[in-house]
Amino acid sequence: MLFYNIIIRYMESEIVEKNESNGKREKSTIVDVARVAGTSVATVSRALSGGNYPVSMATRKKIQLAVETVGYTPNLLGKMLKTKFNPTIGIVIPSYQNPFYIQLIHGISQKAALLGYTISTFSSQRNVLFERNIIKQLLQKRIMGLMIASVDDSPNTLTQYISNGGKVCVFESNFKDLNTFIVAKTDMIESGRTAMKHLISMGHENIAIITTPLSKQSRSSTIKGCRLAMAEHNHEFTDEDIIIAPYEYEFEDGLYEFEVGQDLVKILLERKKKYTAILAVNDLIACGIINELKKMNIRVPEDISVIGLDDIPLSSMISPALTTVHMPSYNLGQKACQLMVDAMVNQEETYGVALSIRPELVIRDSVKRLE
Amino acid sequence: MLFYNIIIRYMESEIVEKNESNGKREKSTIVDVARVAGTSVATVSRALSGGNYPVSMATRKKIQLAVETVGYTPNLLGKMLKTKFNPTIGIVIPSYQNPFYIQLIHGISQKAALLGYTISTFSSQRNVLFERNIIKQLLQKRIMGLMIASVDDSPNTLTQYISNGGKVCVFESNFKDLNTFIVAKTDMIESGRTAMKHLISMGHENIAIITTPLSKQSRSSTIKGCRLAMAEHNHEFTDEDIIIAPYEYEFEDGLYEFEVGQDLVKILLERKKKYTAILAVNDLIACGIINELKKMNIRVPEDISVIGLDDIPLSSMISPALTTVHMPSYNLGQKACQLMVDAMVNQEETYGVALSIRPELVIRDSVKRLE
DNA sequence: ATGAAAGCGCTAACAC
DNA sequence: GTGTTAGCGCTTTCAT
Repeated sequence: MLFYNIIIRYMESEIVEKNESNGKREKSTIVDVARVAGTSVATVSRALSGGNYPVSMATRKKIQLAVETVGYTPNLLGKMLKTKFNPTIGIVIPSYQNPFYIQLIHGISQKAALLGYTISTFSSQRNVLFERNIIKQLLQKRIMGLMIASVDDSPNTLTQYISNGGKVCVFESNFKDLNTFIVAKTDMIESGRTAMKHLISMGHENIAIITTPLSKQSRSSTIKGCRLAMAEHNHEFTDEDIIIAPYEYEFEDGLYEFEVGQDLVKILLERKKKYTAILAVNDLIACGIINELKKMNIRVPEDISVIGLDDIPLSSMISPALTTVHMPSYNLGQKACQLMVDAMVNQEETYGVALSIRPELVIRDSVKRLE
Repeated sequence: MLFYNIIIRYMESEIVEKNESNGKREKSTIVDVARVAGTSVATVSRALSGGNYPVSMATRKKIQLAVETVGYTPNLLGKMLKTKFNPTIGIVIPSYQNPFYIQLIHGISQKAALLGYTISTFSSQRNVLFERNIIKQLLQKRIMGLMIASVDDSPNTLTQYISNGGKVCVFESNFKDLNTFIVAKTDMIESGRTAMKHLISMGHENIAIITTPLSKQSRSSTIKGCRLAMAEHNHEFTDEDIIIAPYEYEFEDGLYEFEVGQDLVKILLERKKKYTAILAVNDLIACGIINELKKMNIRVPEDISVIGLDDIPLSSMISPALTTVHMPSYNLGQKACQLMVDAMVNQEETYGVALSIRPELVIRDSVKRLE
């Protein structure tokens, strides 16, 4: 009898005409469901998405059936407009080429899925204007959670985002971090120090650093860490020992840093001072260095040792496999995402939450112990 | 006098209370702008987002000023709900680890930006359930354009998406492509053939193929192309010459295929038949092969030649630099995006639009000419 | 446990 | 050129 009723209702409903009439099929709405189920829209809403508002089992069943017969897909746009809540997190990274960010996204996405949030990722392609535009778009879509590795020199866009009610988590930035951000960074000072200490512990004293420009905060932190390690061991270390690339640029193919390594190691070898080890501020540079040394028939690590920073997949693929410092980006992403969601639900202001992840040394084959 | 008027209006408006009152700042809406500008909401809408509907210059100015004083940010949710149009394209790829997809995204995003569309990318992590869930989410957000490299064995989710009014462009799939999709693929048969022909033209006859399982359509197409080339030159080629990995798996770090190369080349060398060249179905496998050969002190290309397929950045970083076949994924992304947007604006059904991009041989140092 | 109705912010007839 | 108004699909008081 109940079943009969439903059949009747189904036949009565306009669903057929609705889906086949004027070419442009209309998607069915909560109203259609209500009509077919023979309830009010309010009840449908409560049954379908209301938290634990009481709806009788009988009506729940009817509604479920109605949903299927009319082929209902909820329209999140309506819901968001009404509730003023958008459970999605925008992620902005400078480039998809960098494995560090990829791992980061991976960590975030795992956690977000667990918490019922959706992520939406964008690449600024290291373009400040693009970055600002992406953030504007997020704001317009009322995506109020933003996790970003910023290439902007000014925090203005972000503070504006926050003053519009958004929450932001910063992974990387060139500006001074404000205490309205969640700051989640790997400890670059510590990672530079770790790498340097390893070289020292392997008996090296004459160490050169090869780096891209120090304009980025993370770069200078790394160098600071290196200096620290040298000082701790009373080894001499001057600006002379740092070779800095003259320019910064992002190739589409992500080869820029590799080439920096290739170019700068040549310059290094022409110096009068003889080094036994090279520290590269990231793995891609280190790989470029090793590649170039090979071409020159200089053996790694027999003739010279090389250590990197990052631990990208490539590092274990080359030979000799690169000794480096692992950045736990996956972990960082997970933890940061949790903080983000917390901030989004308890709408209170976030004051200088900081998350710092310690790097780990991974020993492979590119550093030799000196006698 | 005009200026004075505006000041007055500004002071009269509730904007101040609105932004400072009950903690939760209310975002200003088109209504606020209209009030401050002293016009109707319709006019504001027309001035701000209406195409070329006539609005006098004077009111335009007033509105612009009002926008700034109230700090108005349009709410796209409202707009989309009303217009039933969401100018964003969802992109779903199996993994962020694969440079091919990254380039593809890059191409899409460039074109999309040009056309005023936003892209939103997701990784299915080669998980069918994730993939389906992402598509469901897109539907709920009324994102009616989807560009996907699918890992699903069934096209059901996609056809359902289409029957809900969505447009889909398929880059890769294991199912038979329906003529309701835009199909944009690189010509895998041609690429396999190109690689093989190069080896043949360099004097090789005894060629082995190393590959991951052939379950994926693209893989078997590649092999088909290889066979074709051998047949064209009347060279013998049997299933014996193909070494297939026993399993398929995606590591988080994207190292799976590299390891396949390492493992399978060992098996290859134990065979009685002696090969002068190896064709790897992708570059990552080829890099693994070269890496392993080096460990065994077998020289590439002097002792054995290796050719890959894809042209990923890594290929030019290793030594010897890998000879391979370039997949114009950036290009493919651009063209496909254009087709996608076309499909989204002219809402007519898309019937079997197909886009096939021809690969190009890239000669580097891993193939030797045989005397 | 259910329903009626008032909007969320926006656009698009339809009037003038 | 401008204004009025009726929704888009949904949630959520406030009744009952």
